Amino acid sequence: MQTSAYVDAIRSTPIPKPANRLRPTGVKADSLSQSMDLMGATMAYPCNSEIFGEGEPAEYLYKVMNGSVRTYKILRDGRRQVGGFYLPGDIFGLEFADEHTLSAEAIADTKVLVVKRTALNALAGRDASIAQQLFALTGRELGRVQDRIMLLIKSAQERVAAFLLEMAERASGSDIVELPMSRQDIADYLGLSVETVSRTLSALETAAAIEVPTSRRIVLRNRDALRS
Amino acid sequence: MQTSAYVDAIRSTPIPKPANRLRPTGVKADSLSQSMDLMGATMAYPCNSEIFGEGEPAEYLYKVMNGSVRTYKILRDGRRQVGGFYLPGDIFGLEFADEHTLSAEAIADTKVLVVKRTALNALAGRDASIAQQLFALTGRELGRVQDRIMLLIKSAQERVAAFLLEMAERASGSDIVELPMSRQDIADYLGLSVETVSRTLSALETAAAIEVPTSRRIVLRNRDALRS
DNA sequence: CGTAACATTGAGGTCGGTCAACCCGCGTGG
DNA sequence: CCACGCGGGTTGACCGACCTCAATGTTACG
Repeated sequence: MQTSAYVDAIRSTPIPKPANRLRPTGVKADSLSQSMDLMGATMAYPCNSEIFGEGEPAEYLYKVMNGSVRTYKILRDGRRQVGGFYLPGDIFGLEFADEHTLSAEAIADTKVLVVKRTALNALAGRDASIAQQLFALTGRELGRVQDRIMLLIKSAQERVAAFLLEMAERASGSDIVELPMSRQDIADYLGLSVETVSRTLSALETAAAIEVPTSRRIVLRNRDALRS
Repeated sequence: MQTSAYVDAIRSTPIPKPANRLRPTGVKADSLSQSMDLMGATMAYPCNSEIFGEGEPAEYLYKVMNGSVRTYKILRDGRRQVGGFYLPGDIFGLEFADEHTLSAEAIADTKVLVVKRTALNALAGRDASIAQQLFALTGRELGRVQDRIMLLIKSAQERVAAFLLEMAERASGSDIVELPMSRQDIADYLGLSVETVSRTLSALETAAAIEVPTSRRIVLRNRDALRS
């Protein structure tokens, strides 16, 4: 029953690899996302406003309608680690504790769909495919986080290149990437300094792997070069 | 119902393995582990033998009876990233895809309990608390991985210190830590070189934070110093 | 014992962080 | 209209943490 949905979800979780969370998952095309559309209330957040804070009770699940969101955590030493970026269509706020372990802020003016976890829970009790998708979501999150670990042991060039490829995949799949976040955000995501991110982009540009017409727009010129 | 077990399980997930004494879960204490004991076949692996390989179908769930296990992945550039260490009582091999994304090897001569995922699935369909615990397991795994990300952006000293504290927690809680793994394993786990790990341990020793009577045995002398 | 694997220690190089200057686009107000 | 300030981005100079390479110690095991 719902319980076996657990293992089913694990089994049928499509593709452990990064970045296809925008695509239909194979199972009843994204009934979770659709259900959220029906159940949710949409809220607007201006740029740089907080959506939820670390330590607050995690009562809701969120889906980005437009704009972008970053999650982050401030470390004891004052440094900031950003946990991830969420683009339109992405779901965030899924927690394994009753409190949020990260804070979330709008990167730009953003509209977000908000669904009560209790409501979603109730729905999942009736519809196994919802439970499945919650699991799939978790599985993908786990995969993304594991990929990040692989990234963090690599060089600055590799991190930045991988980041660009990831964003290109997620945003459009095309070669033109519109970055919603600042250099500082990227740096805190990749565990680098702003200066290093900037320098690395410049280096990739002179190596003819990318073009940077404006600071927030990147054109991928040579994906193979980026992959290595 | 079972689905709300999802959230319940997540909520009541205690962080590390010393679960039972830390908190009453309200759930049948560790029924998952117990059920595995009943269902599983035990297998012996000599030191350095492979338990499963990256890319192999993930048919089983494993529980360490004695000895220790490391999971790891070989990167394209030849470097090795170890995903985690598993001590007696720990469960590993839980995957969100059909294939293992990591390889697993015995670090020492090791006995492992092996349970077919299909069997576990069937059981979970009948017993909600099993499903709950599978969820909890996933949640803990996610938490551990996220903690690792925070670690990887810190300095070598911080990584090594945090590693020692983690191992002390998991192994016994006492101040004497028996490390089952080599320096190379630790280095690949923390994203450092062997030499840096070694040097850092020496530095911590001269700083009177630890003692290193033999290379595989560490005595924590000053936990507060390690935490900073 | 003797060998090999593991561990430590030393010397030197490199990548990326820090600090600082500068540029650019934008909004505000004189 | 320009002056100014401000935030974000880029670039340069310098420095330190960590890696690499190499030598030396130490432990495990035949």
